[in-house]
Amino acid sequence: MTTAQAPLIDCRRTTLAGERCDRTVPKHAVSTHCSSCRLRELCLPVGLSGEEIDSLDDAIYTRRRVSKGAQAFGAGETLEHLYAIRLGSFKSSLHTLDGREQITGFQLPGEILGLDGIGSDKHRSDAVALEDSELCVVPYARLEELAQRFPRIGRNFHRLMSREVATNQNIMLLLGRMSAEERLATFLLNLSQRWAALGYSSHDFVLRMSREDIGNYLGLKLETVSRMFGKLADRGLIEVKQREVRLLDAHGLEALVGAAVD
Amino acid sequence: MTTAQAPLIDCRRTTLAGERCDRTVPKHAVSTHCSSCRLRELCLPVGLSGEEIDSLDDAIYTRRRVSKGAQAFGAGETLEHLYAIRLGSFKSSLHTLDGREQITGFQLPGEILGLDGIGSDKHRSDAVALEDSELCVVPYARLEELAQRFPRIGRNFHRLMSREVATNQNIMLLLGRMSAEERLATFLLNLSQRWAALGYSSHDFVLRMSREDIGNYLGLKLETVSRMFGKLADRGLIEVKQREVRLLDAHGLEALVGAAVD
DNA sequence: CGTTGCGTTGAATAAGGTCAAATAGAGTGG
DNA sequence: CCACTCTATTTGACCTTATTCAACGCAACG
Repeated sequence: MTTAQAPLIDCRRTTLAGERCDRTVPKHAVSTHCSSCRLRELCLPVGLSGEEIDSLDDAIYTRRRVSKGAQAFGAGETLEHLYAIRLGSFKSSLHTLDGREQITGFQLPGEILGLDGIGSDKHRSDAVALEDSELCVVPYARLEELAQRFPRIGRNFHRLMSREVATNQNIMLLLGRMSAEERLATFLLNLSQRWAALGYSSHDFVLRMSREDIGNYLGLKLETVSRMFGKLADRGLIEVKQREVRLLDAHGLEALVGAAVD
Repeated sequence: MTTAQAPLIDCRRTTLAGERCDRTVPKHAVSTHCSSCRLRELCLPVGLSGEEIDSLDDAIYTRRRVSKGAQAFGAGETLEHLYAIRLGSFKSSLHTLDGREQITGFQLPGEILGLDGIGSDKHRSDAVALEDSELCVVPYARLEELAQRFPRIGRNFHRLMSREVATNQNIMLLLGRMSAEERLATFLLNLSQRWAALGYSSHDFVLRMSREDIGNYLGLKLETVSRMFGKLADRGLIEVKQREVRLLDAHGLEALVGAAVD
């Protein structure tokens, strides 16, 4: 075939609701200060104001670029900082002694990397950028001090950690109890919700990760992932073109899943 | 056969190393105050002393008995307290809308129940006692205050939460990448280590949970669990009699697993 | 001594994995 | 613009593992 097909998602289009679907969060939208960052209400500073947020801004003075495929940190390194994603996306993964890998999560802007290493003062996972990305460097010792000084910062941090626990429990449920089809559907709905929370379209998005990464995360082989994409498409629930995904029938997907998505 | 076989584990025996294998933690060994509790260094008060531990003792003034099969709390309930296990053991599980269950963990003395609910101010899981048990009730608001006032209490709490994240990631790895046999071996090694940390034998212990619960936790059916017990026993790695387990070759089990156990 | 709950075992089946080959794009250099 | 390469993805045929269904054994208990 020589017909150049139109992309499933037009990245220049802006919908009625002002949704955007660029492959990266537009840089100009993310200020270099928490106080004016558009991710403020999704990130560490949720609900903070005045002195609190100024102190946080004061502590988080470094930004760091990580290019596609590079590590933000690797397992075994001493944990000095946590990282908030300003821009881009990451995968976090665990490695076994015998070389197997398990991706434990994909992180989007506003999410925090490194929480799992606090208990051992060392990072236990690798964090690899799925695209050129940018991080806010949060010196952990400073964060502890702030949590000490400002009750709300401490509270936020506890909620954040607890949600991380909850998210991981949901994945345990997915891995332990769901069929391949349900896993993929759950995964897509979860991504949809998270992009929507960031102000992007909930139906149309671009997968930042390969089929292999998806499979690894969902406890499946890439071939199975590919087949399940096909199956969901055949049922008219989604449309897929390479890494571009359109959810045609989110309710249908939810019905198929029969479980909580987040 | 009419021969009454001797139990695999003699619960009255005390080994050279002073190991004990009673079915329950002996009550007299657990004081009603953190300061003198023998679980102190495994529980919330790790490393605390003086004023810190006194404040904690002051906050944790209630104890609660939960009999076998009863809930410490259920999903959906408002989170007012966390619970430290003084005595006994629990299973925590998540339920889907369509009635499936996933056990997310088994908790032993010194471990904390309820951390996953902090992010939503509600319990997300059910915590059910596997045997008659006893809890220390930790009012969450008080704990927040203490974390505020005493840096080390805050730090301890963060480490605790982070370890919970880490543990769950390890289970994700187990569910996503391991065969049935590896899952069971990993499970047994993990229990072994945890009992050992509590001062009990690392080779001999009594499973507090049914085959079905084990299967649910490991993402397997109870029949598969049973078969895998048989397989490990055939290989001479373990000895099983009902719920009594003896690890005959821990190194063999570790070799089989090829992954971190905790 | 029968009932009941839990655990084991066997045979058939299904879901997903494995292996291999085909296809599609993206990127490169002519 | 085209040929070429490299990688990611899809698809098909076959195989392995764990599940399902069913029967049976065992121990505890009224």
